[in-house]
Amino acid sequence: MKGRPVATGSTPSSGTTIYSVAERAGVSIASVSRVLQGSTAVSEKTRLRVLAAADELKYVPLAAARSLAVRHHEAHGLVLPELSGPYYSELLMGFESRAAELGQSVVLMLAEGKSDLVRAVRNLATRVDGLAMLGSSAIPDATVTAMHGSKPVVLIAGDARPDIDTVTSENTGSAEAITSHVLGHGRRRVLFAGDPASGPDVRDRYAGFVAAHEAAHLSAAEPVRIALREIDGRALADRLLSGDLRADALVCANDELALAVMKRLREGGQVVPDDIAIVGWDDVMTARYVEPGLTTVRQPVRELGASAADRLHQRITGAPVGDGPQVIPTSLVIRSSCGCPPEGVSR
Amino acid sequence: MKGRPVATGSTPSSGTTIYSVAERAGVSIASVSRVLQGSTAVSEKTRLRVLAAADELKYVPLAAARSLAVRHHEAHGLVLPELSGPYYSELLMGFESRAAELGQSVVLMLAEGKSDLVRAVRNLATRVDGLAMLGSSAIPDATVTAMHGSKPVVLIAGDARPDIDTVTSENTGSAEAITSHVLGHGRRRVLFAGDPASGPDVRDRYAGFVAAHEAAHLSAAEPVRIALREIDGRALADRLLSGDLRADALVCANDELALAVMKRLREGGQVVPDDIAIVGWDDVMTARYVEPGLTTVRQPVRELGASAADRLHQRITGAPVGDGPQVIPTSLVIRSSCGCPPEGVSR
DNA sequence: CTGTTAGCGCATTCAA
DNA sequence: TTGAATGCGCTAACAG
Repeated sequence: MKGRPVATGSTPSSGTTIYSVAERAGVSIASVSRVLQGSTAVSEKTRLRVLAAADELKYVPLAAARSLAVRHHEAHGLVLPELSGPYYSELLMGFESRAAELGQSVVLMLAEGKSDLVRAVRNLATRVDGLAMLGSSAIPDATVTAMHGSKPVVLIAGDARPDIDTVTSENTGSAEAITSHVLGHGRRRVLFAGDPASGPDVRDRYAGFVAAHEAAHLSAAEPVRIALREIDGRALADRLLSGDLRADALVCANDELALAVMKRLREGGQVVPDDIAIVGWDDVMTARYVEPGLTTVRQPVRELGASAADRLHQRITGAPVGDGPQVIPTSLVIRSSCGCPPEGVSR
Repeated sequence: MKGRPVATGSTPSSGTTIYSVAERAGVSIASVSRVLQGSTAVSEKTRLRVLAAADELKYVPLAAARSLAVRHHEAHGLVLPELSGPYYSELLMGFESRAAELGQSVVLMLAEGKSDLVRAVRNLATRVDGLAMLGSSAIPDATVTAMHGSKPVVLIAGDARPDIDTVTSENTGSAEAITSHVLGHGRRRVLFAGDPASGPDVRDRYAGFVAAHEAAHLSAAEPVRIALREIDGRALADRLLSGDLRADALVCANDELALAVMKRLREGGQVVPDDIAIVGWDDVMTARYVEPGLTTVRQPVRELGASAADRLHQRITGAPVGDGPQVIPTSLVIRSSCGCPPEGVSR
């Protein structure tokens, strides 16, 4: 026989269980559960009594106990490489916001610094109903595959795989557009900065870069394979300055890189865009503060995050889910680093 | 009598319980639990059998079940206002990183958009062992107080309260230093932009602003009470431009504001720092890209987050904890927006 | 409409 | 050293 826990009237607000409120309301725990779940009909009288008791005791069901009983967690897992720059933050905000609307908690995990990612993710999986992961070299496919099958998984900005849900923002088309724009300014020695192997995003952007050249019957240069951080940008600028690399335009895989290159180049006496045009990707805050304003591609990152949460929830609940990979459109933000005349209102 | 769950050999990797591995290893669930917890001594033989079985089945204990049994969650809760700008992201990275080192998951909640924050936080509390919250107007004291007593709580960048653990970065002293620096350039009509009522951070910075004036036997102006976003900065610049407000120096409560003001002012024909000096707070990326470089205060935000996680864990585990509020030092970053000559190397 | 009861999966005491 | 049994707090049948 199950011993009913002692009703500890001493503990302030914690330690109050369903038994406490049941006792306080003079009903069974089943009734308490009922009114709180709103499942079965309950007499208005007991309903009120329970509500009052629960309120006075500030009762909130223990998540773990509830999870164990209902066999799900009401939580979404999110795995991101890290959080520097506005991209991941925006993504996270969109994700958290939508998850909250859906009544789901979000437990976050950053890949950075984890020696055994697969183990960590597997552990995370034991406390959530599904996982959203960002596709990148920091979160290899193996990790995704390892989880797939045991819990719903949605891949953000990753490779479209027939077996896995994917939400991503448009890359190739925008990359082709921005590259064509640069080409339209008459630039002919244009370089792509970024490593296509670092992740699907960069790879697809380079693909667009190539496509734009093909459309113009030009041959695209090999990518300058570097990481997307400030330090890499400075190094690249130095190569340009020293003549080791030659170009009249630079399509960077993200703004951080573009900004760093631009700054160093100007310090080195080059003038942008006259000597060399530079464009980026992301439309970070700095992009509109620098001189000249950075031409770039804006992604609705927040929406991306929200979509991921949505999709994940659909998979978890078994709701009917849309077809193939979901891709969110991006938009070109033309400022003057590409060679266009400065706008009066740069915003 | 308790019915042993059927061993579902069908389900790929999920659905494997302690019963599965027990059966596979030919031992009782107690033994399985023992070797996995490393609690009691177990014969090397069964130990190996269990480990093998667990490995083959990729068994990971269900968090909820474990939590219920051990009566804690192995998870830290973190409540932040939102995530825009580098500040919160850095904080979050520091927090997550340290929490992970301590073997704790982190469940994140953003205050932004939550209509009933107290309810949301209370709910969050049911799935974590303790909460770290950022002190700000978005997360009022009432919220903190509501949780205090039921679970360990640490306040980040909040008011030092004798009853609550607090970790914060130094504000008043740095504010006094940067203000004195500006005063040292001979500026006499210096304004403080930011609302001291918006949170302890801004309040303390304004206090430092006042202190610097007092030290120089000057009287400090009332704060210009505005929010810290770009749009507010533009509005402030317009007031300066129109002559509605008059100043030869501006101490802004954060960089976003300072940057926005500076940009607008320059568009309006003013020259910084000649006509007006401007300094900020945070040292965001843009601060070193603009012309002139923004003089500001750098905070070790990441460390702040890590400290919060540490402190929280100490409280949860009942470890001996250091004395009063923990404050982390900041540093002045002098560039040229304050009136100092531009450095050759602005980094 | 309401109370009783059987698990959810795991850690842990108690015997053996 | 091991297995059987109990209970963590809660939901969901199942009887009344």
